[in-house]
Amino acid sequence: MTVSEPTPAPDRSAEPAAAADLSLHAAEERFIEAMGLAHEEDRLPRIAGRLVGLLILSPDPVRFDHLAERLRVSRASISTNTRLLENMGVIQRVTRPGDRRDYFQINEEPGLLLRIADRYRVRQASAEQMKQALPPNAGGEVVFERLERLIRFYAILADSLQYVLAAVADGEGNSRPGTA
Amino acid sequence: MTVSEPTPAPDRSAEPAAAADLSLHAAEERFIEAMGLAHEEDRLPRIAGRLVGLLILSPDPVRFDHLAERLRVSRASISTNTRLLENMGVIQRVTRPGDRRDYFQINEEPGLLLRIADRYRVRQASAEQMKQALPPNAGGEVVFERLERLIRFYAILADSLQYVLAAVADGEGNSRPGTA
DNA sequence: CATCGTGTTCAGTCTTGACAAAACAAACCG
DNA sequence: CGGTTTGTTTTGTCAAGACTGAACACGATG
Repeated sequence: MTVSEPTPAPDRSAEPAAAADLSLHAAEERFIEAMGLAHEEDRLPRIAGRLVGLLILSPDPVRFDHLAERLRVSRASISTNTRLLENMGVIQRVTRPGDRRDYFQINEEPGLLLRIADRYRVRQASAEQMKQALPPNAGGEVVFERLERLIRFYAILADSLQYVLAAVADGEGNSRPGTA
Repeated sequence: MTVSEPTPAPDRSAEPAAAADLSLHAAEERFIEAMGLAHEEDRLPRIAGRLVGLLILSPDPVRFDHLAERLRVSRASISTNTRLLENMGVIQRVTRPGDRRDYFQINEEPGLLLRIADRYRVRQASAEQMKQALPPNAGGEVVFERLERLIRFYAILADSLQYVLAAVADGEGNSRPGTA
């Protein structure tokens, strides 16, 4: 979904200053790469992760071609991966009146989380289905109990994720869910 | 780590019965395949996932070569993947006195979870590092707050996972972490 | 010692997916 | 209209990794 932005605010995401900018830039590179790696672990293309990292660090929406330059990556890859992230709800495409270029900004996180929670619910369902099909006596109690534990595991995990979502949204510093 | 089993208990994991075994077998296949897919999403080889599925459904330890037959997969793959899962602490290798064959059983879950929690802690650290490097004024408050939210997010997520671990271990049916 | 049973390692094949370059499409501008 | 600018799609290349068959290691056994 594309967001329209009335204020044409000048793009100040270029270079903030030039003081001890050396270590800052280094830190940014590290962070961006780390996000690339992290997202790769989650089965997303590395470039998608780097995009997320870069956009987290950008206070204002970033122009399409800036993304390609900054990450030193082809425009084709930017196109593909921005669309991917956009569909996942991780970033937003921003347009401005009288400007036919596309800008992007992070979509303050969620979306992704709900998707993960869904994955766990699917697994939960699969285990439940198996439990149903189990003959009452055969196979032994062990398997039955195992499946019940597995189901509970997935259920709690999915619930926890939704809890996390809420907690982060609230901005609560409290990070011990059990002791509310 | 290999577990020794004093009781040479006959391997009754072969065929439990033969009644409405048709749909049971179908259900088992479905479940095993689902576990294969699920583990593939978590960046483990599909066969590893199928192994986990099969072992969850097996009340008794299963012989190495039975695994290969049942999953219709090469012994090489069984060897590789059992070792993988063994190292991860997901399954256990079982041996029996006077029997030089290897048997396997699931290791009632955990281990894997802690590993996931660790991943999130690494990401948390990475975001924290970035926050430190941020110049006090430049870039804008936005980025600073974003990073703080991200850090909190990963922290809570990791904590939640540990909570889940505890909850499943307890066997509590309660799946609403926030309302303890 | 030759052989068998059992599991591991190696080498090769095949699939998958990320990425880029180039062709393409569409809106705009002169 | 032709030529730009901006983003997308297509096509091809490359690398990673899953899986297999075959060779291997090694203990047990006649």
